[in-house]
Amino acid sequence: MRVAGRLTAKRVFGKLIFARLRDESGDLQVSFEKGVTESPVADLEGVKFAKKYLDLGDIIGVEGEVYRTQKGEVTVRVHRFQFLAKGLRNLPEKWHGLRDKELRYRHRYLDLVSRPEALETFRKMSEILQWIRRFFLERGFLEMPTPVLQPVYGGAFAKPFTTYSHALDTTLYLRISDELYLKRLLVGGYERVFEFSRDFRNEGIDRLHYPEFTILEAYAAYWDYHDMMRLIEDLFHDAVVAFQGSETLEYQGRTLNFQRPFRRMDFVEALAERLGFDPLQAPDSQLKQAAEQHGVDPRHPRHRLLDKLFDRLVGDHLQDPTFVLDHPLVLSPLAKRHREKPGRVERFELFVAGMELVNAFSELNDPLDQRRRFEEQLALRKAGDQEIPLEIDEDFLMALELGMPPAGGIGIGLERLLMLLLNEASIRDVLLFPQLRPRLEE
RNA sequence: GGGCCGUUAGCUCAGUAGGUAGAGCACCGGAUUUUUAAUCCGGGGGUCGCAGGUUCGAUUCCUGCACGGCCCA
Repeated sequence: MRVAGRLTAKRVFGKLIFARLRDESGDLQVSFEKGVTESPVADLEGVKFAKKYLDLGDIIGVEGEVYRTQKGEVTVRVHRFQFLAKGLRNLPEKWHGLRDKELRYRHRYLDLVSRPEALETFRKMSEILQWIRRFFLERGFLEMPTPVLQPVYGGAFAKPFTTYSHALDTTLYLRISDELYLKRLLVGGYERVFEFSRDFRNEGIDRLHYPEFTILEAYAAYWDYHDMMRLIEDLFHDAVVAFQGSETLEYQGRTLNFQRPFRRMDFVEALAERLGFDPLQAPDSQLKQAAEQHGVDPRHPRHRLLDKLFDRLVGDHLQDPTFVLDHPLVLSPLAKRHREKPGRVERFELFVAGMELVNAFSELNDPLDQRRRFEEQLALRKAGDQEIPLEIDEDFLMALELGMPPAGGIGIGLERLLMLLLNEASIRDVLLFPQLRPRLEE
């Protein structure tokens, strides 16, 4: 048989060598024997050549016969071999692998080469991505790529990365969201669309945040947020079953239960319960006082305080998957007004393990209301909220004016979902090549 | 932005109550025909993150900086 791989172990016994060859499928032992293994060169016997010139890290191809050693291990007795690539650098330590997180992040290839667990984690990541893609395709969603470079950024609260097109002689932004483009597709006539949207937000990095990340957005015409909740329940439940083999998931030492239905909780009621007063009726002074009391910066504008207080008092503590429902209108300029609760929208967020995993609405499709809400947002921006986009996307409003069917929409924090399914504590552990500060010597 | 911790050989880590450093793996040389982190003998390899300060002398003590990790904002 013929096989190729990287040499990851080499044990020399005089006229016999055992070596381990690793390829993507795993490890295979090969042996070089005097009188059997041909030398690639004329002036040095085969085993002597292998002893002298084969190093750990080299990639070689071998040809030989399969047998079992005295200890019973399946092994290829090498008749002929050749170098396919010479490794000029030492492999990390064979027993501990690469422990230094900085080196793992900066040189992921070293991490992958030296730790089979890392190779397995990212292989599984790829399978999860395909599984999710299939989940949407099977339900009639079309995958639609939309622009990463946008003339007006919108669809979320965030500071953008700004760039410039020489060809178009105009400023462009790396998208912070693809929401307003997928909605244009609903206007155009597609009823179910989705995109793995690589988004860019020029903000801090921590366990849960990274400037370049992925939101899986999906929109379905004639659905509302209740329909979307059922879809999300199915997605999370089925993903956990598919990749864990049960309805529970071990995450960072906790057992999370994904049995349906997930718990549901009203945003305002839950927050009121923890605060001891109604946050929507309360004067600013009372909210600021509560913020101070709970370690939230009270200088945030009122609408941000609501959001931050909720995360601090409620969201951070939600372990098993929980839908938080019906947010205050001011926090959600793209969501439809609630059909019963005044001052609220039809929206949900899914929290798991204290993380916000999903954000979803019954989408606002009233162009007049949308314009009014954008203008209110603009006023908040001018009052100092830097995370609100500076400009109104007039082209998007024009699309709405043409008529967008009522729709349900979701955004899933993809890396966070991967963190859950791969049991990783930090977003950087599910990113292949996370960016770090440049080192001076490099 | 703040707090704590870390940075010593290619990797994993010791260490020096201040006198310029060690181990294992890896690498080089030797022995070895059944190993599984093989073993045995020998060898080479370090601006001890960077810059100042204290000191006769700093990798070690102090300060600042850089990079990273964890936690907080």
